[in-house]
Amino acid sequence: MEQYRILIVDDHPIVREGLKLIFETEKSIIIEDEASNGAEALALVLAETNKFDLILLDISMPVMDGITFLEQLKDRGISINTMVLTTSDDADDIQAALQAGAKSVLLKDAARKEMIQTVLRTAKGESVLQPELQHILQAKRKLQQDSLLTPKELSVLGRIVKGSASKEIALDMGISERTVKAHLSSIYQKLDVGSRAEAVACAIVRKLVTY
Amino acid sequence: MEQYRILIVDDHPIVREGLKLIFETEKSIIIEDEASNGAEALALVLAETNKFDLILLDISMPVMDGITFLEQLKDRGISINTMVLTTSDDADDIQAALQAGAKSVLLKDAARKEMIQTVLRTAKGESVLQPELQHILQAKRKLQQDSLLTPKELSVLGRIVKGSASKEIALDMGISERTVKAHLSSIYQKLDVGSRAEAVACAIVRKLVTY
DNA sequence: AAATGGATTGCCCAAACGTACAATAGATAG
DNA sequence: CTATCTATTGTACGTTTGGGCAATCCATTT
Repeated sequence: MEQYRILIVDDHPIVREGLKLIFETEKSIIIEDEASNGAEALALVLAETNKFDLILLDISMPVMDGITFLEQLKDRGISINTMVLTTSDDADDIQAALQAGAKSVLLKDAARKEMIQTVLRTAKGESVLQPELQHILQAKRKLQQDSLLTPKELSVLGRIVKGSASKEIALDMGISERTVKAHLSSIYQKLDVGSRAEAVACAIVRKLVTY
Repeated sequence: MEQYRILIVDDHPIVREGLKLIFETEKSIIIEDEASNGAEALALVLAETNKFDLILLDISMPVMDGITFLEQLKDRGISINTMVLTTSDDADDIQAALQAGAKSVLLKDAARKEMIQTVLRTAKGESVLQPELQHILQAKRKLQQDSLLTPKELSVLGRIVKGSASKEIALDMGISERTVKAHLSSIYQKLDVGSRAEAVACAIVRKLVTY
């Protein structure tokens, strides 16, 4: 029987212990090593590139988070199957993980059996994504498309959130005040609002702007 | 040696397993039972009120979250030592937990030793709060005091966030438009902003309004 | 080449906004 | 009791906002 060597990366000792316990029964899974953040994990991987068949990692961690770790792997051209374990069903997190190169994403509250299944399939190179998470991603894409703002509109919106007046924004962006207002009207229509105040609330809640 | 019977409440199997493993070495701690959400836990507690010396629970859980569970206990006049385990160091969560009656609060990334210590001390009736968390709470109180808005001002601010005009707010609240503007001026001064748009951004980021 | 559609801009205007000056009434402090 | 402070409101004024109408320019389509 084939065996898969796994690296566990999570800052919570509880989670690491729990994962070990869960995989104890599965003889084809070997917890080869563990790390408490992305930096430690990167050091382990760099020390011996072919040591692991799968990296099981958390997203939020001190020092270096999971997304940054995945990006580092990509930047260095290291190709290892990676599976992200996350608590949140936040579409942004999931999308960021996949974008950064995660093969699979699994919610931490998944059942023992599903977790083992996903680990094995991902270790073999398969990409696994819970139907639940797929729906969340779809919903997000839909939401974003419905309210898709052009780069200029986003730029204007960002300045609105910071409290700039139309005239200031015009000067800032090198366009006329009337054009700023035109962009604003378009933004209002797309976000289904009728004033700067509402637009700001909408922008922050929908995370259309970085704050 | 005295022994403490503990109820573990967490929706993640991993965490439950991890906790079991951690407390395995400590013979004075007995994992008497476990539940995957507040509702299950409540049923267990109601079935036999004096079964547990300590309830170790997570905040975010499906069906019934930790805060609601604590409030239920309080409403029913049930007094059991409770210890909240949380991932987030969000001041709101911590405050809500303590407000709802949690004896102790501990971050999930605490070391094994600290976790055992905290469990034992809380089971004895002591209240434990990490210095780290105390600082977070202090910082929050300070922030809130610095920008303390009166009830009427908060009411106005809430309507501003929803996009209401001054005239509408005046009608809504049964005061004159001029008074609304006076409140607004005061809000601007306290939040150090100069327009509705900025005020909305500030209010949402500082969580001065429920959205 | 002609047409269609989007982006940009100007002019204009009513409404809303933010604020200064000031008056009134109620509460609190001395 | 008097004085001070706070909350409320009125009048007024300049600025900003949101949007209607229309001209211009540029790119894509036909």
